[in-house]
Amino acid sequence: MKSRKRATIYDLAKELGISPSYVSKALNDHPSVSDAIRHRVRQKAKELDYTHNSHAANLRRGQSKTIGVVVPHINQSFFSDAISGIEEVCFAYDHSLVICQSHESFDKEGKAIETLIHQNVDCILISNAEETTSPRHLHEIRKNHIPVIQFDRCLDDFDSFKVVNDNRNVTYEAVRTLISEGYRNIAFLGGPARVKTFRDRKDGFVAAITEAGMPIPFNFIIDNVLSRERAKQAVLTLLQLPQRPDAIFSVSDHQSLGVIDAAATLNIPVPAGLGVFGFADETFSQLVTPSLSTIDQHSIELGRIAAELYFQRIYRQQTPATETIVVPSDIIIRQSSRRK
Amino acid sequence: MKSRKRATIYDLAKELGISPSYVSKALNDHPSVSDAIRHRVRQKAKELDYTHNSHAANLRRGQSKTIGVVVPHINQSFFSDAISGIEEVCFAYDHSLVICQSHESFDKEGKAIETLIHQNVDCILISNAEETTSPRHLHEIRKNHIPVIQFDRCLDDFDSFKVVNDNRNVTYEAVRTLISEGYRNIAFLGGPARVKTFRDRKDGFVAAITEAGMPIPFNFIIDNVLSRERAKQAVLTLLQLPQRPDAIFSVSDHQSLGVIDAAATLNIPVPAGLGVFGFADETFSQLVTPSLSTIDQHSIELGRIAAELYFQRIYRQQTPATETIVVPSDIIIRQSSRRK
DNA sequence: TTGTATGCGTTATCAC
DNA sequence: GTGATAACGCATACAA
Repeated sequence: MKSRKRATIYDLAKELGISPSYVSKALNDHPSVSDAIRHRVRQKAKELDYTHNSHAANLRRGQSKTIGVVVPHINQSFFSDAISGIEEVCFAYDHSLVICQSHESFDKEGKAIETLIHQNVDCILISNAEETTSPRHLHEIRKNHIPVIQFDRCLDDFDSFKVVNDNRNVTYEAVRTLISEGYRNIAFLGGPARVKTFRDRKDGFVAAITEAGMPIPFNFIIDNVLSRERAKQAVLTLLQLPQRPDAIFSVSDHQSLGVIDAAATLNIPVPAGLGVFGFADETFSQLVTPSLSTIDQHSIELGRIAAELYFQRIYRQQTPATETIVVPSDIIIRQSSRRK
Repeated sequence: MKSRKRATIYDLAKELGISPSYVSKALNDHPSVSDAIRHRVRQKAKELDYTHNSHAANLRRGQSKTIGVVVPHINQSFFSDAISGIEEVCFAYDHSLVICQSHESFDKEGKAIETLIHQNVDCILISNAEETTSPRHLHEIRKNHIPVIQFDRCLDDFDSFKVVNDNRNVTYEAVRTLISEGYRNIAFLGGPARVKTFRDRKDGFVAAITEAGMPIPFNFIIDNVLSRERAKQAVLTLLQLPQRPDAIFSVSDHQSLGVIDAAATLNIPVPAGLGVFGFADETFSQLVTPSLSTIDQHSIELGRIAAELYFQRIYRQQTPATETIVVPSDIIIRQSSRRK
């Protein structure tokens, strides 16, 4: 690891016999620089292996051309897809992405945010941790004059741009398809009730049931069973009730797997004996037997939209607006909910 | 978005009536600072919402406490898992992660690397794009005195730390299990031959076949069919040969899905009529019917190891060593390859 | 079109 | 234990 230092604009200037500031302008395509000079400077830059030092420029400029992202887990398909979309847009605008995981912990989320603030990121895109109920960290961001964009998992009591699916409506529609298939005792498996995303899905469920003139099955509504295993346990109980549900809507495909597990354990055929509907359209959902009815959240697109929001609305227009963008989602009906 | 500027150590110094340099030392827990002062400084920092400016510090120090990662796609389970592992370790060492996708393109990979160099990242972890055959970009990194760690998809002709699975051996063992199940005409679906990872898997396949005293089925070895669809097409052809294969090893689970598709199309039962073996243990692999025999790459652990390599070997010891770390991988035998 | 001067916020060195 | 000073590399306002 040879330690000759990196060339700076000073080095270029000296070699070219012009001033450093002029070199800087040339490198930045400043209009007042002649083509000839610009060419010579670029030439020399190549020759000396000059590389721009972002830190110095950022310090000087007061902005970093860097966007921060905080998500619960990088390696969950919804989030990795969303990040992929965000990255795409940032790349197009020549910005970098710094990514942190909260691991669903409020404290880690706070540490991540702190890091991003120190880094002078120009904007923070965040999908809150399951544990997070307080907007304290988000206020911290704002106190540092950094714009915040929430996506998917948003906090009610913090105003900012929010990019979400139409969770309530799409759930409503999905449950209606269950009803139209003739299912009459539909149960609901939810997430932590403090996360609005999951509350909205529950609301959509309740609305569909109510509107169909059916009684709301309060004992069939189970919150906070996000994992496959917890869902399975909950459903095992439900299915052994004297009047058991004949269909189950759950807020994630992973839960739906648990539902299928439970049904298999009790020898209940899906979809004939039990309709199953999930959420997220994971890769595996079309592959399992029976294939899983679910909801496509368009997560890559959602990520793109969130990032574009920064570049189009905040960066360009300095709009500190508060607005909620709803990304459409599609119902995908497969075998698990079709018995007609 | 109120625009009062962020507090600096100067502001703290002024308010406290001490010098900025002393404040800096206090904040950095310099040994020669009295506890009393340190306490007062921290207090004041809270009071004024002081936040450390990493850019300034990085400029001054010449290092960024930031690690760069370049992968083909963030949203593929192997990579997102690996990144998750990397992030975990970086977080523990109080470093940030800047992540870029190459989208399998050599040019984008180059641009990503350029960005990371400009950011003064302290190390770059990279898994090369499918297109990449030249180590040109990697040399670019090294020219800037930034250490390189390759993982999974490594370039033969660039010496650096490399973290990989024992691709050859694990494939060898996997193919042996196919043989011991009585399969005798085994085909191989590979990736682009220029990527060593895939070449190694092919080598392992050939070794197992050879060692079993079977002739190498050259017409059964198909390179560069990484996607599900391309694998399906290739297998459709293979399966209609007069002497068709009775088992297929493929270098990814996605390909194995294509194999199952093809078998279904031709009404060939798996595993009775056709053994199938994949690679990567994707989430769906245990869920499909029949469940997929595959190889668990321990990708999160692989990411952790790669990152630790930086902190333990490069950061601490300034070792510019060249070494290949092999991360063990496990064979998982499920239904698709078991007919006894 | 070109150059000069200055400061971004921090930290390392050296002196007290 | 404490402080003055310079320097990191760049970009900008201003002067020429």
